[in-house]
Amino acid sequence: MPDHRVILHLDMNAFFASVEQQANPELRGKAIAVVGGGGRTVITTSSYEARARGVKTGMAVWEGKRVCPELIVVVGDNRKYTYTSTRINEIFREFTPLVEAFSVDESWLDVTHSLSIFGSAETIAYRIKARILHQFGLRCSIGIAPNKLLAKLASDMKKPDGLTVIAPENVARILEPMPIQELCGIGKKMQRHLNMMSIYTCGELGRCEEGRLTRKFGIVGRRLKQMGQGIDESPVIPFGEEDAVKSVGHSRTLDRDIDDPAEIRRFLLQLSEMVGSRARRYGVSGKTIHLYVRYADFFSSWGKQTTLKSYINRSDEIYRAAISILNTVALEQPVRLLGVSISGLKHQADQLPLFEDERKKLWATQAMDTVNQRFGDMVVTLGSLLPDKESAGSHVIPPSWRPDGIKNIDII
DNA sequence: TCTGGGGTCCTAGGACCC
DNA sequence: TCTGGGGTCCTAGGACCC
Repeated sequence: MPDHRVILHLDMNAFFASVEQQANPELRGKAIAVVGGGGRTVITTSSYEARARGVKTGMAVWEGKRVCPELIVVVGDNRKYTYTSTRINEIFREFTPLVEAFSVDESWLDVTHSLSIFGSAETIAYRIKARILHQFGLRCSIGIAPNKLLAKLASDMKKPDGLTVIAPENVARILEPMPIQELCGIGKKMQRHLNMMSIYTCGELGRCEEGRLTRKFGIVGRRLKQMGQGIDESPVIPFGEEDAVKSVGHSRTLDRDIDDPAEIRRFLLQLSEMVGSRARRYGVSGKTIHLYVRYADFFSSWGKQTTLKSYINRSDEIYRAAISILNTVALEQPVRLLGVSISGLKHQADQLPLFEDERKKLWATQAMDTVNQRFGDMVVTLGSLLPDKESAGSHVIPPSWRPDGIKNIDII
């Protein structure tokens, strides 16, 4: 038994693009980009062939084609990715029950107690790589380290198809010259702030006097110093033991900017239905409704929220709350993006309402949900909804996605 | 012809209550 | 005359992650 934890972080390489290349042999070896389905979509993932030509995540499609004219654009199909991800996570659990999915294509494994069975962490890593390649034709990068922070750092150090070990005795040497922005949790703004304090490397961050960091960043300062030192005690949290979901939301960039109030309301109704049906599927109700609007100029936006007296999850109730927020605002520009979300969630079994018309609404909702769960979302919708012309695969998979689909919520 | 979508956590200030 | 403090809930906004 080692005197430290042994954590693997596993990162599927160009996951969506690789899955598409496996599904369609004609795409293999070619520059491809996976995109969402909307009219103003960006590149979600691209194959390594495309990356070599300068294609980057987040680029508009036209931009990707400009830098790489032979780029093949594929509309993503989330069912493929979630199916594959679920199967891959099942492989992980053959090696340890302590598997935490960070996103659809990244997981941590705590194999501390598996070493006596399988040998070394490297052995486990190679066996996992071989299984994933054999079963799915996919490659991954794996980092091995004494904690999650360092394992993730390690898996990033060699791509694609990498295997990187950060042994406890090498932590200080590896971190000393490592740029701070390589650490998961230090983004652009934090990097800029730290750089202004003349802190560029993890070595410098780890040596920084804690008071200097806490005076500037508050409680986060303490954590920053630890990160610079490669300290991370956070446990690998296995399936079913995550915190319950805290909010459910949908937003959509419209194909064109709109300022027609009726059109805006129709879109809000559609978003409310998406939010409501998912909340009901999770068996949660919420009392705070958020509305988010981004204007045509892209940079100006606002969000407003309202907290109700009771918990709701019916689509028409969510819609009504969103509209009441909208009515408090005079729109300044045409609208580019609309978002609706619900928070302040609690798990709630359906109770039969007291009044006849409320009972009818509940039954209608349940009948609609049943059909939609069987045949896919938005087959049956409220009367005034626009037809949803976007494919089932057009949505990007949220980071909170779990292989069982739902985070620690009982399905009724 | 620019720039997606789904989340989490943290902070700050005001209202309100005891 | 002078004027509390802690806790909780709420809104708004920012940073970060994939």
